[in-house]
Amino acid sequence: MPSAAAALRTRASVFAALGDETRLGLLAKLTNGEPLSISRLTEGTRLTRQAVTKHLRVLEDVGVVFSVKTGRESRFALDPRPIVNAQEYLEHVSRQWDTALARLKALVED
Amino acid sequence: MPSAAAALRTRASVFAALGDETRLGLLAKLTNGEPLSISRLTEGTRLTRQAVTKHLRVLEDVGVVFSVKTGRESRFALDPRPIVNAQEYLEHVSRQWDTALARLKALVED
DNA sequence: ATAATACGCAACAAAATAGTTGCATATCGC
DNA sequence: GCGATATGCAACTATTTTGTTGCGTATTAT
Repeated sequence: MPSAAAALRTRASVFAALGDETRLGLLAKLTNGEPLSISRLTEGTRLTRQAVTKHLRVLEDVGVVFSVKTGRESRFALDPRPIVNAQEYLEHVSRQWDTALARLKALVED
Repeated sequence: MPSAAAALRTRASVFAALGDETRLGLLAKLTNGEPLSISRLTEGTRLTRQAVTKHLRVLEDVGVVFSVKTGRESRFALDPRPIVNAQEYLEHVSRQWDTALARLKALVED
């Protein structure tokens, strides 16, 4: 069981990894399930292959993506688990806020 | 209707704003619905009030938080709408991935 | 075998971030 | 009015992030 502080740090790093236009674009390309090579993922961006590689490493470091080497190319695929985790967290926050607000409103109307 | 590129940029900046331990901590303090002053929000952190102010401004810039000045203090409250938006996006991504994977699996078993 | 493709590593530069400190201003309580 | 409290603004530093370029290595195709 990770400490609450470690969990917070992990969650923050996942959000940080998602907090970039280029990386969101890469994720979008991977949501169709098919693992793609770096060269393939570089197409359509205005970036160098190296830049894309760095972005992929950021995503990989937080577990949103993983790579499998096949021959001369390494293909990246999406792992939705951290994303689901982040999604549930946001859901939790907004729900928390909802009930808290209802409670405050009830307090005012009292 | 914002262009797809602008929407992507906006979404990325929301995630980026959430991608910081301190800011997630600030949000947590605000989920109880009660607007809190900067000094109040600084308590419990090891940061300067100025540092916290900067973090709040980051959150404010993406609309996750807004401030209301009352007397000498400015109180910050949470606006869950961008959070819900981000949450729905993540949900969309994982669902997209789910169906794509099922389709690929069916393709392989064919 | 050779050329083309796909990639990794390292060094570098520019820009953005995070944080502090110092100082000024406004407001509350007595 | 006066001290204490709450905040804003600006300058400055240090770190991290983003991106490029150059070079080397492995693998595929002809």
